[in-house]
Amino acid sequence: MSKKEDIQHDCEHCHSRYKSIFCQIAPDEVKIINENKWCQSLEKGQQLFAEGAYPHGIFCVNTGKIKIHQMGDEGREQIVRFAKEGDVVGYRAMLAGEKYSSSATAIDTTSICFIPKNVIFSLIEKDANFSIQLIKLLSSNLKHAEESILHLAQKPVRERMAESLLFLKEMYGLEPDGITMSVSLSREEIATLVGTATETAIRLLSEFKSKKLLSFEGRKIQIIDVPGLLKVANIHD
Amino acid sequence: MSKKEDIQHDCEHCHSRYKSIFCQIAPDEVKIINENKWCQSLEKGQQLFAEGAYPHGIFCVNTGKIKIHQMGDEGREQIVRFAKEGDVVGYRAMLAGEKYSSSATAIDTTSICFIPKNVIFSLIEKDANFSIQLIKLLSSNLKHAEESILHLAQKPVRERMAESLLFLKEMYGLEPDGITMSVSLSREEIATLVGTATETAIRLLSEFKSKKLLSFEGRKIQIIDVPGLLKVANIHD
DNA sequence: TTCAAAATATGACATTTGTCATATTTTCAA
DNA sequence: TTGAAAATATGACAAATGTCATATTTTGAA
Repeated sequence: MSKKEDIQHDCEHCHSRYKSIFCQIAPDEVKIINENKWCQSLEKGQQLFAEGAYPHGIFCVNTGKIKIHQMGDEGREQIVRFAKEGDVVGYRAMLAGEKYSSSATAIDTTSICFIPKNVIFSLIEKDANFSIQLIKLLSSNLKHAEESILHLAQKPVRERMAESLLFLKEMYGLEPDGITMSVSLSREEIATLVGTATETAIRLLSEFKSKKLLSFEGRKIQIIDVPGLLKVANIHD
Repeated sequence: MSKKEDIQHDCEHCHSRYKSIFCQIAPDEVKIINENKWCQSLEKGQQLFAEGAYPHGIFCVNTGKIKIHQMGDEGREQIVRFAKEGDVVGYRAMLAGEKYSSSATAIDTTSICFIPKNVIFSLIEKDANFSIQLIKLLSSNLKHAEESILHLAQKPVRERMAESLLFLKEMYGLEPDGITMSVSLSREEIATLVGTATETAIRLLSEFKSKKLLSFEGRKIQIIDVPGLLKVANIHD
């Protein structure tokens, strides 16, 4: 499964651990994780796990970008979540003892570590604080999901598009130039995030470009007018 | 806050406890909860907590029905979840240490028990199994929320209406006659669950009635043709 | 480099869904 | 009981969004 070039990192000094749900665990627990984990590199477009499969552990994102997506009736993908450095993916299904209800795919070169199920559950047994971290993570995901429900049900596509672009800017940040979004998605992916047809997404991006809210060259999008986008997104205070 | 007629139940023999996240906790923990809890009755339409307020504990539904809803931009409500006997409400915000992101309102005569925050957190500290129950609950909510995202983004209103009616049937069941839905919602509430305009909801209900998928007398809805509704909802296997 | 496939873009149009107006029915407090 | 307010219902229409066709551009493998 893993390739020769996959580097096995050391959890003890892992930079992304400090940003993660593992930030507060005891040194000997870190050691156990380190001895049982497995690191892997993913290229852009490579799938980490697929809807319907059984989880055997969780994945920690070391570097890179991951999308969590589900398949709809007409074979149309829906992006429901993103992950970046310090985030954990594949834990919902594992914790619930269910099959994956979503798939995870790298949207950029990504390095992840796999931690087996039993290690996680014994950590839950031993460290109440870790449980609380997990609970807070799930709570945060649930809050965002319910906000998405509200917006999909009530906001028009134009508002959702502006909001999604601002969200991607917050989530993955900007390149050193200070205006280009670090994340690069196809028009179709943007459409499945916003919850609209690809053509509608393309038209709205063109409209935003002509209104000087943003500019783009292919998939590289520059955010030019944040207040303007906030206004289009109907976000105030 | 509480009224004279509120009966203080006994957790030890509580019938709804066995259906809840508290089903597996130790007898002495049950005793602690029993000594610290507070029971309250809610009439239909009464609010349990409001978006923006600070949580001080969680609510266990003893009997009755609760809707969890959020306010949208145009002052339009969106129902994001329901609760019934054995369910717990108000825990997401409390566990995350945040303000409520949703409100909770009784949609039927409801009896709830309030358990203070410190009791819950000390239970998490002491009982890893309880943490796992909470984690599974949050996971389940998250799964349903992400499914709603998929459906709101991709399914047409007609399909969502049929699906929502079937969902309500599953959630709250039927009256002794075997066809009338136990839950009674206004057309506006049904619309905010489905994510559509009230008029559209009314039209779809009329359409379903004329197609003999259901019948209704005011807010009492009878489910007549489940396979037919499944077909309209585009649900197979 | 070259070419086919995929992605992006745009117009024309159809469909879905929402909005507004208004009628009818129901509910509930006086 | 009665009447006003709220809820339900329905028509007419407008607006938003999706679909299909097709052109153009970009991408990536041979």
